Amino acid sequence: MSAREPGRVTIGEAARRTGVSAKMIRYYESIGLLPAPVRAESGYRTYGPSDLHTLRFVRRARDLGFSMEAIGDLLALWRDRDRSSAQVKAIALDHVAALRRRIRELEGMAGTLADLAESCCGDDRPDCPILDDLAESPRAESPRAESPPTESPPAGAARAPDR
Amino acid sequence: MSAREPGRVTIGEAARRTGVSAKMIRYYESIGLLPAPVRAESGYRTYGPSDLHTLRFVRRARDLGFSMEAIGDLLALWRDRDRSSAQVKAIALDHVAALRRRIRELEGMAGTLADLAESCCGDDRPDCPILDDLAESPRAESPRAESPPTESPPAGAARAPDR
DNA sequence: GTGGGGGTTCCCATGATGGGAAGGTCAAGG
DNA sequence: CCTTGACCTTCCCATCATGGGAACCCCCAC
Repeated sequence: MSAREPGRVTIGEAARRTGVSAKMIRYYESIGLLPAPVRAESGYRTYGPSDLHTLRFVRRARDLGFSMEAIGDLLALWRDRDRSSAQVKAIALDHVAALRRRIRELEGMAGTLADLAESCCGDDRPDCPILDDLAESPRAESPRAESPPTESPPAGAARAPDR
Repeated sequence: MSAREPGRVTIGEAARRTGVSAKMIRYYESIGLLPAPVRAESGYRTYGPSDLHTLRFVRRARDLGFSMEAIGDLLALWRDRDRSSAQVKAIALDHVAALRRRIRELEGMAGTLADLAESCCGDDRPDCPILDDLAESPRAESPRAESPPTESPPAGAARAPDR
């Protein structure tokens, strides 16, 4: 524990106290999310109480799944005493919507797959509805007539905005 | 439409017919997920019906959220006529479990955030419970106050192997 | 003064995907 | 026959947030 200035700690100590790794603290600084901290004569970064507070803010926002970009916006609003809570709320609600969209996607996958797994007896025999489904070219939610896997007309590939 | 061999198509055509981009087809080949295809004299990759079938298999598996690693396993089982359906089912159920874990995480985030947003009036004034929560250092596990209708502690987002 | 722990910078890797440059190939049309 | 444009090839770079590790410097206690 160096940092002879009162109340200032090194990056490792800041990491320990905020739950943000030293690597990440440097990274956040490098992308401009956090301001460059005061350096000791040695060149060591030193963090004061308000820096630690900011780091905890970032940590909590990450835990809520915000992107770095959104966190940057939130930090700016946090620091801006003239902000309107409407701006903050908008960011939060956008994120809630994004989370719920993602949840619905994942639920679709889990549901389909759970159904398939349920219809698979899971024994020593090779017959497996799961593989059968994966091998069925015409990807569709509802069972559709299938044609032999030997080339059929284009049939337009449905672009799923996945991943 | 080159590929003078009967029924063999170029990578672009394969991409169009399977919904897997040419880039991704090459990438899958490079990581060993797919075998190197027959090359025309020109050096062009050429894909036959069974290759297209495999590509559709991969595409469908991706749509279900399987990792490349899992897809490799599924492909191997698909090709192995001595497989047991239990193996396939195990992979599928593992993935369902992972999806559901992730869904729960996201729901935790969305729930917390939706609550916060609800308690934020979202007007011109700067006071904002959302920012207050983010700035609150002692990250309480379940500040999901309001009234506890029927919900038990949703186990907030601790260190989530997220994103 | 020495050892160990911790700081510094820089590079690399992840997973799955896209973008783009530089150059070879193919088919069609003048 | 030659041009043109679409398409293929390989190779490199970027994403997003994170970790690993090397090479080197610094600080403190013994």
